[in-house]
Order: sequence, then structure tokens, then C-alpha cells
Amino acid sequence: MLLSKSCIYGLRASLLLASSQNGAYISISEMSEKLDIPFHFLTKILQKLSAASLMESHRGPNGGVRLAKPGEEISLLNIVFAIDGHELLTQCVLGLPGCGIEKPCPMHDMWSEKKEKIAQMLESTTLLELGQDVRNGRLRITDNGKAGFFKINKR
Amino acid sequence: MLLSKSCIYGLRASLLLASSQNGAYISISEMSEKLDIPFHFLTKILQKLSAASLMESHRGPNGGVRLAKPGEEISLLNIVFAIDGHELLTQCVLGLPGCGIEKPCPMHDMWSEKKEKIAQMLESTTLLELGQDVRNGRLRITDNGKAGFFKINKR
DNA sequence: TATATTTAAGACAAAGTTGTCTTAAATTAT
DNA sequence: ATAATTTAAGACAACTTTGTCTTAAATATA
Repeated sequence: MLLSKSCIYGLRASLLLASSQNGAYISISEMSEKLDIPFHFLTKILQKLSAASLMESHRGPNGGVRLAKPGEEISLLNIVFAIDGHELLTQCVLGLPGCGIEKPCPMHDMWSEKKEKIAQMLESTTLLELGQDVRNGRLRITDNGKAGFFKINKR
Repeated sequence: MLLSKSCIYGLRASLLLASSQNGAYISISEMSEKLDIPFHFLTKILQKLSAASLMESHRGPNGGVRLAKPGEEISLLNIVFAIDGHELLTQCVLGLPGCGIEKPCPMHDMWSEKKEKIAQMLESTTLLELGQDVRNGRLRITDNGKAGFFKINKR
């Protein structure tokens, strides 16, 4: 598995926010239902994203969570790093400490190359573009593909 | 993490066998020590590889484990599949069931591309080539880089 | 102010993975 | 045969990740 379940949940939630009306808070309970992610678990994940200044939250009636900045300024890599840390890109694929060009493991070279491509992919993809495709129905972030019809919490 | 710890252990053990004299059984306890992998845990992993017909084992004095076929006929993908299953290449990166070209998740296209490259990489790399590089010291499969000096169990 | 709503925080449970230990079975050598 | 060596198998413990529940704190509205 490339990404932890927490990270997958975080990405899907981020895409839900990105595909919704910008600047509106969406309640975690609504996201939890739409995405079929355990509520309290999702809460903690979103807190990590808030701690990383990618999201911001607001308590009380009509509160919720929203992106802390425009979707085009948040990359998938930002989210992965915030939740799973940097291990995906820094750790030796065979788990050997000190693996590098000088003391490579048998998979170092081939994996470095792939890793770089993955990093580029995650870094160059923003919530804006994917969020748009989710909104217009071309991409889905739920099992059944239904993640539209938001209750907008304007404040 | 791309590969489970079990899979990493299995790959390192396979490379140890591939880098040793071909056709000789190597005891699991020796591999366990050299690679610093828990003995009983390694035993179970090697049993999976044996079940997949990649290794064969022999009990009793001077027994152990060896490759079941020439190193050039065993790819890294064979080992990954035997231990981690096919999920790495078949599962949606965002965990959505039924993800595919018709109903893609937001990362489907980009990840399919990368996945294919990873599959090619693992499939085209054999234990023979890497084993040779380990044997001549160009690549390492242990923390300290010392995995030579085998006690050969000839039988 | 009182109430309802919503996130925050922490304890705890469940599940999965990793690691340990004991006993059994097979094999070799004496 | 007996003993020593080695893998096989299964129970179980430790750790990590995932999921649940309860209480607290903040906020909005009436």
C-alpha cells in the first residue's frame, strides 16, 4: 500500500472540500457521511491537516472545515506529507538505514527513479484541478460516485 | 510504505540466497543472523516463498532453504506477489472499490501510469543480476554491508 | 443567558502486522 | 536406535494502525 488509510481518507476529504463551494465550511459529520469515513477518525485526520495549515476549522453551529488557501496552492504532496510524513520519499524501499548512492541497497537506483516521478506527480497535482473534475462528475471520491448536493454553511 | 516488512525481509533473504553459491541450502538461522531478521518470522516468510515454488527447503542437519530455480527465472515481482499479494498493482490508490477507466478516482490515471512502471521494474529485475552485485560487494542487503562468508551446506 | 451545534482531546477497543516461544516432524549422522 | 540438527506449525505477545466513545470547549442563535 502506497498510502496509509489515514492518508487516503485525508486526500478524499480534501478533494471533497476542493470540489465544494470555496470558502464555505463543511461539517465533519457531513463529510463523514458522504465519504463513508468514521467521524471521529476523520476529525483527527482533519486536525492534522489544520495543524499543517492546509485546512482551517470553526466550531459551533454552521462550523466545519474548509481549505485554508486556494485549491491551486495545495498539492497532493502537501497532504501526503502532512499525514504520512516524508517516509514515502525518504525511506529505503528495503528498509536499510543509510541507504544512498554511496551504500545502495539492491533496489536503490531503480526505486529512486520511480520515487522521483511519484514526487513530481504528487507535487504538480493540486486540489483545484482534481476538485473541479470531481465537481463536474468526471471523477469520483465515493464508492457510489455521489458527492454532490452540499449543504452550504455560509458564515 | 510500498512494501510490507514481511516483503522487505523476503526480498532481502531472496537476495542473500541469490548471492550465495547456487544450489546450496542455507540455514534460516544463518540468514536470520546475517540479515538481522527475527528467526521464526523469517521462517514463516520463507515458507510463503516455498509455497509459491520460488524456494525449496530441506529439514535436518545441513538443511536449509535455497532457490527453487535459477536466479534469472525469479523476478522481484514474483517475490512481492508471493508475500504481499497483488494488491499493490490492483488496488485503487484511494481505496475506492470498482475504480477503473469507466469510474476513475481522482488519482486513477496518474497512478495507473506509475504503477505500470513499477510493475515493469519489478518484473524485469531478477535475483540473478542483483545477487551478483551483492556478491561482488556493489550492493548491500544488510545494515553493515557484510553478507559474505557463507557456511556452505553441501548435500 | 440558555440551548443547540460543532470541533477538540483523550481514553479505550478492535484489528492487523510483527515478533517470540514451544512443540512437533523430518532428516542426518553416530 | 539414538541423538543432534533443522524446518513446520501453532499459540500467543507486542506493537501499530484503525475505529469508537465520552467529555470538554467554543460558537452561534434565540
